[in-house]
Amino acid sequence: MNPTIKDVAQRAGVSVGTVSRVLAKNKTVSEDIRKKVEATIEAIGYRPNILGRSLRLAKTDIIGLVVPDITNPFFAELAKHVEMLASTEGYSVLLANTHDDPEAERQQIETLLGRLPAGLILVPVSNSLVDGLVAGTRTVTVDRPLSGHALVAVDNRRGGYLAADHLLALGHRRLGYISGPSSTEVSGQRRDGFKQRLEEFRTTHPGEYVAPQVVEGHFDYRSGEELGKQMLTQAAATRPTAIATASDQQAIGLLRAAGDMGVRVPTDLSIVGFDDIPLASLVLPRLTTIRQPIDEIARLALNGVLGSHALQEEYKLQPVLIRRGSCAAPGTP
Amino acid sequence: MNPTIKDVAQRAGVSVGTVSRVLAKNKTVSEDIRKKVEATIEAIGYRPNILGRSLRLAKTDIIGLVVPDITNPFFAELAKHVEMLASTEGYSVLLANTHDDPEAERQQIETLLGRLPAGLILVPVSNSLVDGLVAGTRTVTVDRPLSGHALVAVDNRRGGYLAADHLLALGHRRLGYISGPSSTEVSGQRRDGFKQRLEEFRTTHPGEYVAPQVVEGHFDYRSGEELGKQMLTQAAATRPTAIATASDQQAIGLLRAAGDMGVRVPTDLSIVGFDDIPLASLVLPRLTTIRQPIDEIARLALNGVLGSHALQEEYKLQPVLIRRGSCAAPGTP
DNA sequence: CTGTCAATATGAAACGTTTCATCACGGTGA
DNA sequence: TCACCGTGATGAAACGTTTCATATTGACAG
Repeated sequence: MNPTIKDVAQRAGVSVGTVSRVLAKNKTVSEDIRKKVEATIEAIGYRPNILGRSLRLAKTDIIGLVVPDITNPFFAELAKHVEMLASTEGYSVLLANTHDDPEAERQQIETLLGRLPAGLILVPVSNSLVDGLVAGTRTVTVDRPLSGHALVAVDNRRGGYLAADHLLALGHRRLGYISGPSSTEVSGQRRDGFKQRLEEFRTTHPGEYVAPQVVEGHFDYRSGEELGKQMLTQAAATRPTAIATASDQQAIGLLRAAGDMGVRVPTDLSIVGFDDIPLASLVLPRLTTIRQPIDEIARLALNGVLGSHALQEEYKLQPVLIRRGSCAAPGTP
Repeated sequence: MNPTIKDVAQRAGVSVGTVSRVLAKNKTVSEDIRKKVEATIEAIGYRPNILGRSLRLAKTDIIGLVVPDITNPFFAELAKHVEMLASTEGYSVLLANTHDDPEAERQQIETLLGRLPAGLILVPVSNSLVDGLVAGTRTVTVDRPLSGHALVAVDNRRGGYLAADHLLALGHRRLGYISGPSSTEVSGQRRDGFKQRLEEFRTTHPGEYVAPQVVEGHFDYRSGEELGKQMLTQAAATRPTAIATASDQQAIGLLRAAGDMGVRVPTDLSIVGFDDIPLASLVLPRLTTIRQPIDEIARLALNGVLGSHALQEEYKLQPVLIRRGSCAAPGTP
């Protein structure tokens, strides 16, 4: 098979320990021996066996990435960034989907932990702690909190707040909100931020305040379409002139529903999404949305997992409003 | 740390070899000893250390998945299916992106091979064989061929053929085609299939034949939008009444360009995509497209990699035309 | 009683590393 | 000259498995 460290040692006329120290770079080894060993390594094309190393060190250079569904553009983007960063550091990424199923999640995490990863980046779907998750491996959760673990996430409340603020500033008063499932904290936070801005508006402009219409669904395209359709079938006089959503996917579904029903965007309806997935700037009209800095999220999560310093409890990032074509003052032609 | 096989052996009063044979299930071990060992395993919560096993067997239960870009919905879908199937078989999936960069690809494959995966599923971007790729690990390529390796892919030529056929049947005569990069074989095949159908039409309807306008770009949204814009700026009398693309992403970009330019779909322009990504049925209008059976592709690729039987040279799957709203007879209101 | 055979269990080697306690070897100060 | 030190190199142990060549039985035929 492949040449081993023993082959190198033998051929270079040194001991295996010495070769190992050459590979470790940082140790005391004389210049000429180092040269000779390196030459030999080059000559026979030796590549250290990761398994041997991992067994000895009881630790691999693999990072577990557990997401609900890699098909979701947000998680795909996350995975891409995590993988890119990890690979420049010499780590590989093990991918697992949970499909929003707590049992599947438990199962996936369990087998992942069995592989002794260097760290775990987790987008949790449930609060079911896995045995030994707390102990052992460095774990960072992303997007959704899991009690007792470091969290990297955008300030969701602020995101919802920004969306409402933008729509109010444009002159909209009858607002709608399509929320994510209430089982997730993110949904609640985004929605609460949205409502909070409205409450503030209520106190500053008591006469103009209209209670928002809030509905709840999943984060996916379909939910946005169905709930949107349902919301838009109201009489034009009572239906919202602007709707904010908890995800870009919902927003795009909503866009679709509006199109199907002859509701023009942004003339008859303004829409603001959440996430700023790549597609957001490619739909028609381009989607005004609340951007999550995914690259930053990935960077922080990876640093948290690989870094030597203790984990902070929470890394909260600031979302930013991206103005595109799906919002306008009500009635703008 | 965790209990080892030695702990089990000691506590159950047998040798480690015996415990190992109990774990392997299939060997000769007396009933009562088996029971006792299993009870002990249960009692102390023993979990075999994968690293030890892997080292001994010189083989892991990891499957490498190398794709150009996990952000591409087609590959995300592929990854999802591969991961789902793999995890039911007890395998994990290591994800790597190449970003269409041959050097990155070489690098990624190299480090992946260093991990001694049970198999490799590869969507190659170049023909640069990696040393030892041929030997050693079972490898299946998907979507794009790599000389000397098994390929699982849709019949791309037939896909292009179907697109042209559909458009001709609807009555379109001035056709456009947005191709993928000519550096990939898939692009060529799809385009050739498209052209082939037109050639056939030329022989059967010599008077009606019009040479198609073919342009070339990347597979992404942007390319579709830019090339589409360029194609649609022609006078209405000469511009295509229907355009087929080499990917749904291009088609969606094209949809966007058409919208920006006031070209109505499908009234003024019919569009047929390729792949049938989830989004295809969510854009407005819904995209008529050539579906690739990704679940089948994933299944075959995984079987090829894990199966014991010898690899076939090629597994060619049939694409199917999915009729949705983006195509109509020319001039349909 | 002895030799053979089948059925099971055992012990040790091997997989490829890293690390740690030693050891060899000059050089230095007394 | 000798004891001591520091610098580098060595050898072996250890990580947790699997597997293979033996060893231990008991049964049974001769």
